[in-house]
Amino acid sequence: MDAEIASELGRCASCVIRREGLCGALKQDELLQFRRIANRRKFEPGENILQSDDDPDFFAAVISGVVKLTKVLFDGRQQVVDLLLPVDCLGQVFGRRSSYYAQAATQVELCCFPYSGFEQMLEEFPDLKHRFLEQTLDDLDSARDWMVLLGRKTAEERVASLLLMLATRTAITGTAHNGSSRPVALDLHLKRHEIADFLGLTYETVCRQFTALKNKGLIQQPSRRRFSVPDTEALAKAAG
Amino acid sequence: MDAEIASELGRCASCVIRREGLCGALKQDELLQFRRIANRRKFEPGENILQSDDDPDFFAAVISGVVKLTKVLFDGRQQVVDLLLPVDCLGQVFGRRSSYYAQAATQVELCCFPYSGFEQMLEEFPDLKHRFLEQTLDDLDSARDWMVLLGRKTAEERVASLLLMLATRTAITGTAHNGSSRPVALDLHLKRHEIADFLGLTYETVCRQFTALKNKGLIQQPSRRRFSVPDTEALAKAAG
DNA sequence: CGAGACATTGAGTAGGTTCAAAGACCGTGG
DNA sequence: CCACGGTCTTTGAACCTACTCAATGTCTCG
Repeated sequence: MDAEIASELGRCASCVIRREGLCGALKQDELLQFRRIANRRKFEPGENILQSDDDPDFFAAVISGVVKLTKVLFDGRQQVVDLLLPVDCLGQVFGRRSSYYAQAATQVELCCFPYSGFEQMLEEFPDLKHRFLEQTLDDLDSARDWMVLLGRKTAEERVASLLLMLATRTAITGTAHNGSSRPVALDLHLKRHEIADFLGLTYETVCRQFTALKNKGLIQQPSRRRFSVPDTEALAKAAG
Repeated sequence: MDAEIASELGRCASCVIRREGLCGALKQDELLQFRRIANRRKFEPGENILQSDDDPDFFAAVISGVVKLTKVLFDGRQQVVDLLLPVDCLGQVFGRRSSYYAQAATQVELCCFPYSGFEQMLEEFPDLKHRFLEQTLDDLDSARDWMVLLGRKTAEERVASLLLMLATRTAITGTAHNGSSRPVALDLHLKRHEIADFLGLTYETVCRQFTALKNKGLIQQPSRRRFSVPDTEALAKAAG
């Protein structure tokens, strides 16, 4: 019986969302129900996941890859309002209807839930709802941190902040986070232009700040999209 | 019996929070319980409500007045990350601990709940939790709208956006919101300096943009802190 | 290898900041 | 009631950071 459940759980058993995300809030039999309304979808870099005016027909969690959440002004000016990494969620709930665009920045795998089904599960499983609330509160906190960046930081501080944020969120290398700073390497999948839209700058300025940080020895850049941070603390200081 | 309850409900019966805020999610007997842990507090303009590093010992809802929620950089640069008007909430839940400062911008009356008691009520009354989730989602949406403003809008658009936001949120005059634009008057309680910290500008720039908008006829300014918007649509266009 | 997309660097410009001075408002006290 | 002081606001002039426009360089993929 247990084996049967385990096999039916299948890919859920080894999924990040189960380990660290929303699904972590579910008991095995709840997960089984939840799984029934879920289906995975893959997206190629640059592909649109949600358009502003779509009837947003699904809610989703990121399994792998990076999703840009952007807002657009009437004349085309863009602002990336969030970068979604694995475990993060995307989609509007409870009839909210602000206009976001979601776009795959890398190859992306999502676990998608039809809209109504997801809301129903939220009602049925209080722990799921609680987890969702916690994630939303975290999102709010980081949105506000970003407001400080956009409103008050210099170009160099912004770029440093982004690198720092990515370094702490996607620590690829053996980062034991022993308090002190240890070199961290990271792949930056975003184009300069996308970075600029996230930081409220132009891509030329982003470039210049990268070279500035390189010259100061705060980062190294083995290849165009690969960075390493020799001293996290120093970078944090440069980030404000 | 009903009369007894009603009298015990006292000021809750006529409170905004009950009508339009969190408490609207409660049944009468639940409200009675909730009320027991609540107490009202008043603050004078400029008074600190929460400091970053306080043990934040209460959660609160705004009954009247305006509260600034700000974040501060190491060297004193400030960013207002939210303006709390009546019905809005303030305070960290579930052990979150980002550093905000909350300051009364006007005379403020809050309904305060001790921290742990509030969390307990959230668990006990699912509708309350649901309402709280909805408010948090709304906060997230508006934080992201503000990110667009801070990252991509010009000084004039920012000022116009603020006025528009306040005009729609605190429609004082007989605004029947009949779709078309009707003149709206509003009291702007914030100092130029505070506005600047909300818009990511300096107060001098805010001043200049006010006069620019005045010259374009988009706003009138009978007194220093009183504004009126003759044509909301036009202002919206100027706000992007 | 060549074409296209992306990144880097340079030079000139502009929107917003900084520094500075003058003007308006408000409460207090003579 | 008016004068006074402090705070807040407005306006001006110089400056600077980041933007714009433009050219060159580099990666990638057919």
